[in-house]
Amino acid sequence: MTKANKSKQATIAFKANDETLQSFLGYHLKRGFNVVQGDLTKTLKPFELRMLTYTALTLIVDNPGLSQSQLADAMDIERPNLVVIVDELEQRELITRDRVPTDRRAYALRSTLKGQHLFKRAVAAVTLHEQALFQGIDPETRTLIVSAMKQIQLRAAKDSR
Amino acid sequence: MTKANKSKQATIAFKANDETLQSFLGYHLKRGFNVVQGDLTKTLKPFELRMLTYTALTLIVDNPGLSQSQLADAMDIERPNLVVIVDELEQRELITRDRVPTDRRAYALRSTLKGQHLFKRAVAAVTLHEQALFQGIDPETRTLIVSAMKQIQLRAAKDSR
DNA sequence: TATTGTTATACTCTATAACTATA
DNA sequence: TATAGTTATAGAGTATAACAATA
Repeated sequence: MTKANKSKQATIAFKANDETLQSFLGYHLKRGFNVVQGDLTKTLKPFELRMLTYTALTLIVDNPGLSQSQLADAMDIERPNLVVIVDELEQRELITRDRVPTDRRAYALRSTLKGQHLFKRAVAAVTLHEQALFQGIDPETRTLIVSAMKQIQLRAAKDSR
Repeated sequence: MTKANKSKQATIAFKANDETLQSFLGYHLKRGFNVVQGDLTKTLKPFELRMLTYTALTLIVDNPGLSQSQLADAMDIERPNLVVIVDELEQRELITRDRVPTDRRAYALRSTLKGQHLFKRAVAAVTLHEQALFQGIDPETRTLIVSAMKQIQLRAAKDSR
């Protein structure tokens, strides 16, 4: 999103004296994610969705009946932060929130037809944009990246036991 | 950082009905980056550094004399947001801010000895932690990930022309 | 006129504590 | 007691507009 500075000669002065930075994985992941996130934001704007609402909708469409706790877990955010997201999707009538008969504390989240239709169009747009962004990166590398990201998560989960 | 929910049975209910999610690269990158960022935050805490201050320090140590504009550009953040970061590093006497004689609008940023020593210790810790996190992911894959992240950035820069 | 650094400000995302209603 | 969802709140990180000093 950071319109990669507008100054015409911003990329002048670096000596290739940056071994530390080059091997700093967090730095590269951050910059990469920034780009992906920025592209995603633009792509989702016509649908009035953000990354968070889009991700939530995706999970609800594909896993009808899941609870807010499960959704928060899948999205790696705290439950309090999910409330407004679910509120928004519900107000726009993209999803429904029904009490679970067997556990009246929990909500079963389900997408509406309207939600499914919007989702379908949004997915198409996102897929196209991600393809464009990752064009020139072969499918195997993409798979490698995804599985590396998953492995990192497993390791982190293990470490925090 | 999102202590991957504490509920003991959070990972119950998913049908493997999540093709859309599986192919959603932004989602995986976000989760992966979350883990890396969380680990980094913990690793840098003893040095009283955050990812942003650590990255700034890295760039200043390796590129003495660079300006705040150049630094903001390298860090992919807006100049106003860099000010407090540089303020913090200067107040802690990890860097100096000298007026550039040939262009008295700009500051030349340089690390102090104290900054270099702190940096050296921080880098060692970060390197160790990233190695642990990416353990099991072979070096070639790591290189692939980094170059993929760079390619994405080039594409984004091209698209915003 | 344009650029460097700055201030003020607002918005998004995130994290924690404390509450309610159900279990 | 413990869990699901909620409210309130605070803290990061980020983006924009407008300004002073300098080019």
